[in-house]
Amino acid sequence: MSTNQGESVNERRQQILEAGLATLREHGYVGFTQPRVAARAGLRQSHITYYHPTRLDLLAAVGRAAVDRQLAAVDATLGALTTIDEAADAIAELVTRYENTRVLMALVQASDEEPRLRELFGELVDGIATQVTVFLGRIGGSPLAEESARFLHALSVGLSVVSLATGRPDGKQRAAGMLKTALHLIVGGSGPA
Amino acid sequence: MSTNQGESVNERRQQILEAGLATLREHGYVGFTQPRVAARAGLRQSHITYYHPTRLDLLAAVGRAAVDRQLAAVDATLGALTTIDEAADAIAELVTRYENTRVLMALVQASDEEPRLRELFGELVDGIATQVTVFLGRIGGSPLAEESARFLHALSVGLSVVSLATGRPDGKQRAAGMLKTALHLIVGGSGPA
DNA sequence: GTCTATAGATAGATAGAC
DNA sequence: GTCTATCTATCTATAGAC
Repeated sequence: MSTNQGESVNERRQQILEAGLATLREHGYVGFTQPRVAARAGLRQSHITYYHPTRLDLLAAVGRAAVDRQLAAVDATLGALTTIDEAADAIAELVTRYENTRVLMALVQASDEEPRLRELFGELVDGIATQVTVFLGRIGGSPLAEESARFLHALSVGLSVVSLATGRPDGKQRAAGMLKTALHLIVGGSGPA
Repeated sequence: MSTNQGESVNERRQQILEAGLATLREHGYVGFTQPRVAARAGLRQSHITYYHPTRLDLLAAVGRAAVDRQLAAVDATLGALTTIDEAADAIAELVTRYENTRVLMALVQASDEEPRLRELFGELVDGIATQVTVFLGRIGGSPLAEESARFLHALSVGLSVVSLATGRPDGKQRAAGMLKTALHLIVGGSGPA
């Protein structure tokens, strides 16, 4: 703080977060190692442990960033939508983005191992529930909106995971189809066709 | 085959599979290591590599066993059900069994890394879809049954994953509630309440 | 306060003994 | 054919230099 070093340190911290996030996106939880993150950030491994003394600390920091971004992304996506079919397609797009799913799965696994990250995951889930609730209300939902939001979220998570694992090329279409059905059931009366 | 050694070898192979499965259930993909599996099977680590030359081979074998059991479990569960509410509760029970979810997640991650396991996962998903389709037909489904089955499956997967990660005590109730809604929407007309 | 070199632990695979 | 001892690679963490 006495010199301009402070700023460059923050930059460095940011750099590490970015590198960590990118590593998680590409290699998932298993490939999330200090050496890999360090290499991507252009630093040495032991450099990472300086800023984040333990692997878990690093993961918590990266997880924090991941959750914030994910919530922002959902917000941006939902905010621009007006019709059900638009929404289904947009969510299907999000859901079949493998990098996203890898980060999600990493958070799930980390939560299963460590309470600290569990809380973080809870924040993510609740945040999404809130956003989706607002969204459903806006496009004409029922009073049950919050449970519907969690329903829609669980469905989306399931579609992500199955899509990642099967890797089938028609995953996005299928997802969009199911989301369309679900949204129609939630918002309107019966589904299409 | 010339002596009774053959049988004990098969026993040993079986032993390894059991140990592998148990390890996956308790520690998930990350904790699935040769030393751990070996210890649980009462063997040495290098013993594992004899029967399964590479870590991936072991995982494929254990994955195969896991898929078979999972399909059998789903079959047994669905076979005994007659009403929608019963079904929702039973599926909620399956879905909130963390050991199950850990195995599922392991298969997903392995699939993301290796095509061999991807096919296996496809088998699992298709097998479940078939079983659920039959089930839905039995309790009075519509002609759309197969898509409905995949819908229900995706929802269940999502509920599993979210439940594992949040670890909230009301996970099972919530899951049962959503599954009830979904089943009513699929089978009958509108949901309850 | 920042960074480096190194130590300690654990995983996976192989070559070779029985 | 079965099993063991060992080697290499890789990861995390620490003690200490600048």
